[in-house]
Amino acid sequence: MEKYLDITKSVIISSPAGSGKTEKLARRYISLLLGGSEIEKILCITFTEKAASEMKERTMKILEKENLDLFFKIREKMPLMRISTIHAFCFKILKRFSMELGLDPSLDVMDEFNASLLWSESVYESLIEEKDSPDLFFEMMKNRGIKGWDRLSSILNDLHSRRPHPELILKENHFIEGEEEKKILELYSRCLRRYTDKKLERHLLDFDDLELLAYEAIAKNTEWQNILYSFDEHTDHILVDEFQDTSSLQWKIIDKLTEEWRSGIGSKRDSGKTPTIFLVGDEKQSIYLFRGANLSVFQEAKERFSEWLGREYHFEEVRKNYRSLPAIINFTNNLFERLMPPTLYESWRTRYAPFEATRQGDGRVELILIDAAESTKENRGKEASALAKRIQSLIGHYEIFDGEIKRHCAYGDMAILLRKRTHLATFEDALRKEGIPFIVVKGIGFYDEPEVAALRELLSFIIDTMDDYSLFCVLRSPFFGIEYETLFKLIHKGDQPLIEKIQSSTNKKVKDAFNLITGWIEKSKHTPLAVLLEDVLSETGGWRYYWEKQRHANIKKFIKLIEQYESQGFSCLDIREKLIRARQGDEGKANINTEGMNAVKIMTVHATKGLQFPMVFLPSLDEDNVPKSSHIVIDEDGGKISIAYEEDSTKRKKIEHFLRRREKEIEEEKRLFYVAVTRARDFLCMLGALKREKPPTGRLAYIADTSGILKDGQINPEMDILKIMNESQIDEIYFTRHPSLVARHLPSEPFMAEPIYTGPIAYEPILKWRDVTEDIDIRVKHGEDWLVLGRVFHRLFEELSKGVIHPDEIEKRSIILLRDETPNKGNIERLKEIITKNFEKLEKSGFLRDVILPKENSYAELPFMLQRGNTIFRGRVDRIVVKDDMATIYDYKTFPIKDSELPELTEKYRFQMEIYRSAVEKILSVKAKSYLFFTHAQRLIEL
DNA sequence: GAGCGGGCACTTTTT
DNA sequence: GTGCCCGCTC
Repeated sequence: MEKYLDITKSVIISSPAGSGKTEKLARRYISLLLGGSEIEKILCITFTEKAASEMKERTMKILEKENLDLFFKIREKMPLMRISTIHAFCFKILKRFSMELGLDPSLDVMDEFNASLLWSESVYESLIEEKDSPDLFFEMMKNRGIKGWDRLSSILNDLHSRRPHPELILKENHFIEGEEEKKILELYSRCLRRYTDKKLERHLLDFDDLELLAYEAIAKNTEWQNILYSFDEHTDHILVDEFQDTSSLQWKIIDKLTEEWRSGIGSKRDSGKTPTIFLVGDEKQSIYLFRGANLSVFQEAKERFSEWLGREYHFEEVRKNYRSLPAIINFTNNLFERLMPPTLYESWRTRYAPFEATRQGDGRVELILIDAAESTKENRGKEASALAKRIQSLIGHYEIFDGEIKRHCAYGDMAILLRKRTHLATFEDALRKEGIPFIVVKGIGFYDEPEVAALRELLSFIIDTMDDYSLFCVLRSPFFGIEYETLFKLIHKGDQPLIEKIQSSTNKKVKDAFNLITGWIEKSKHTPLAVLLEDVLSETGGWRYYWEKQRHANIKKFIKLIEQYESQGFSCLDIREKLIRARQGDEGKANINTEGMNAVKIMTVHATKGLQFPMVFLPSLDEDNVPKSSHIVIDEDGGKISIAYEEDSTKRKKIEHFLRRREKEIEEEKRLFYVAVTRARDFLCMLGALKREKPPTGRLAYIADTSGILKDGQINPEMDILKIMNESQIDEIYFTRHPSLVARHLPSEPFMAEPIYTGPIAYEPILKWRDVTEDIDIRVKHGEDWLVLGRVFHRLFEELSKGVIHPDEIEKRSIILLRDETPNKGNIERLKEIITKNFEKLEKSGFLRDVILPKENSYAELPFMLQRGNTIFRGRVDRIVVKDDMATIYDYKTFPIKDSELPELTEKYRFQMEIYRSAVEKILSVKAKSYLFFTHAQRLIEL
C-alpha cells in the first residue's frame, strides 16, 4: 500500500504539477471510506467550487470502476458529502451556531458590488466626521502636500482591499511602527466600525467576514468549546487541497479545529478512533499572493506536524511527473533548478525539486525570438503573427500522443497562455487573420467589463429613471467622473429620487451631468437606444477613457446587441430585463471544457490552475515581470503583520518593507512561469522579443541566465535543450507548409506505439451543467402573452402551495405580478381575465385542491441537482406530493393545447420528466411517478 | 542625490 | 487619464 493511504497517519504531500494530485486526494478519501469512516465525518476543503465538484467526480469515477458496492452506497449519500470551499464551510459554521454567536440566523453573504457600495458609504461618512475634527489624517495630508478626497479614499480602499490583514492588525493589536501608519490605521478603524455596523443592520456578511467570524467563533468566543465539540463529533478527518494557496487565517481555522486531536487528550482517541489531517499542495504553484496566500503556512505545517505528531505523521515529496514528455521535463528541471535554488532559505522563497519523467517519447520545446521593434505594442504584434504562423505550420505536421496513440495535432490541442490580458486583442487579431479558430477564456463576464457596465447602467437608468443605483454608477463612471464626496452628499439629502436631487446641485460637474442626462432621457423617447448610446459616447468623449482595442470592441458589441434587440421589436423594459438577466446568467468564464470544439484556447496563466494541454504557447517572455509597487504594503512574517505607507515611489525603493514585498512578488512571477511551463504535455513553444545589443529582459532573461542560451547577446547554437527559431525561419516553414498545401503531403509513417504508462494522469473530468427547463420556445409557438402568463402562473401556483397566499387573493396578487412583467395597463387587465378563468376551472375540477393547495409532505419549486455520468442536471420541480411512500411529481404546463398535440408533447417532455423522477427519487428516497399537468386544458398525463 | 520633463505602458481573481 | 522610469541638469 502506498504510504499516503495509511489512514492511521496524518499526511502532507508536496505534489508538483502533473504528479496526480487530485487522484491522490480522491484515493485517500476512498481509503478513509474503506477504513470505515462515515461519509459525513470526512471534511474536504478545496480552493474553488469547480475543484470541489471535480473532486467528487473523480472519487465517484474511481469507485464506479473499482468498487461497485461502495459506489452505490456512496451515491445514495452524495448530499452528505462534505467537499466544499473554506468559505462555504465557514458559512455553515456561522449559520449553524448563529444563536450562540449572537448573529441573525437569516444572515446572508453580500456580493462584491454591494459590499463595495456599503464600504464607500462608510468611508464617506467617516471622513465627513473627520473633517470637523481634523486631528488625524487631514493634518498629515496638509503637511505632506497630499490633496484631495479621492486620494485619501483611495488609500483607505487600498488598505481595505488587503483585508482581512488590516482588520487583523486592529483586532490582534499588532505593533505598528510609523506615525503615519498609525494614523491611517486609526482612520481605517473608524471606517471599518461604520462598515461593520451597516452590515449588522442589514444582517449581511462579506466574504472576508466568513473566515474572520468563523475563526473568532472557534478561537475566542465563550461558546467555542461547544462549537468545537460539535464539530469534533462530526468530523474525523480533514483533507485540504491546494494547500499552497492557504492564507494564514484559513490555516488558523484548520489548526484550531484540529488542536484537540493533536494534543491526544481528545475524546476521539479514547474511543479508539484516530483522526487525521491530509494536506496536498505544491509550493511552486502558489500564485495567489494578492489574495493572501502565504507560502510560509505550508512550511510551518510541515515542521509543526512532525513536532506534534511524531510517528503518526508522514511527509512525501512526489517527484514523478505523469504529464509531460521528457523534453519538457528536461527543460523545466534545467530552468527551475537554477531559478529556484534549494540552497536559499527564507520561508517565502521557492525551492525546486527536479521532476522524474515517466512518460516515454520525445516532445519538443522551442523558443521563437523576435527582433525587437520600437514599442511593446509592435513587439506583441510581430510576436502574435509569428505565433499564428507557427500554429499553422504545426497543424497537419506535428504529432502528439493521444493516450498511447500518436496522431496529428489539431487546434483544439493548443493553448496560448498569457500573463495578463493587456495585449489580448493583438493575439486575437493575428489568429483571426490566419483563420485559426480560437476561444478566449475570460475572467470577468462581458457585462461586467467596466465599459460595458457603464453603458448598461446608463441604459437601465434612462429606461427607469427611478433607478437611483444605476444613476449613481453612471455618475461615478468616467463619463462624468463625479467624486464620491459630492455624490454621497447628494444621496444623504432627502427622500426624493436621486435625479431630482442632482437637479438642485450647485456643483458644476453635477449640473452639466444633469443637463446631459435629461437630454438623453428626452431623446430616448423618439430615438433608438443604440443610436442614443453612440451619441452619448461622442457627446461625453467617453471613447477616450476606453482606449484599449478590446474595450472599443466590447462597446461596439454592446451597441450591436441593443440594436438587435430593438430590431426584434423588444420594448425598452424588455431590454432592461434582458440585460439584468444576461448579467446574472453571464457565467464569466467561457467553459473551456467545450469538448469537441476544435479551437485554440487563449487564457491567463492564473486561469490554467489544474489544467493541462497537449501543446502550450507562451508568448511575451520579454515583458517586464517586475511588478509595480503600491504605496501601501501589508506583509506577514511569522505571525506578525506589518504595514508600511509611502507616497513617494523613489523613497519606497529604500524602505525595507517595500523591498521585501517586491522580492516576494518577483518570486511569485517565477512560480507563475513554472505553472505556465508545466501545463504542457507534449509540446511547448515560447516566444519573446529580443533587443539587439541589449540583454534579454523579463522571463527571457531567466531562460538566458539559467541555460546559457545566449552568449554575449548571441544565440548559442550548442543548446539542445530547446530549439531556437527566428522570424525568418518561422516564415520559411510557414510558406512551405501552409495548410492549403497540407493535403498534398503524404501521410506520415504509421507510428509503432510502444506501450507507455500514462496513468494516473491528473486528467480533468469534463463536467457539463445542464439546466432542465422548457426547451420549446413558447414565445414562438404561443406568443409573448403566454410567456408572461407562464411565469405568473408558476409564481401563483408556488405561492399557493407554500401557503404564502390564500385562494381569495389570487386576483389581487396576479395584478401585482403582471405589473412587474408588462407596463401596459390594457394588457394587465386582459391577462388577469385569463388567469381568473383558469383558476375558476381549476377549482371546479378539484385540481386546485388536490394538487396545488398546501398539504402534508408536499414540495413546491424544489431545486435539485442530479449527476448522470459527466453531466450535472439542475432545475426545479414544480410540485411534489408524497403519500404512502410514493411521490407524485407534477410539471405545470400553462400554455393552451389541443388534445391532438398530446402524444407529441408527451414525447417532447419525456426526458425532462425522467430526470425529474430520478432526482426526486434520490432526494426523497421514495418511488416516484410523474405527470405533465396542462393547466389550461386541465389534462393530467402520466409519463 | 534631488528636481525636472519626456516617453511609455497601463496585473493576476476567488469566495 | 495616471503614474512610473529614465536621463538629464544642478
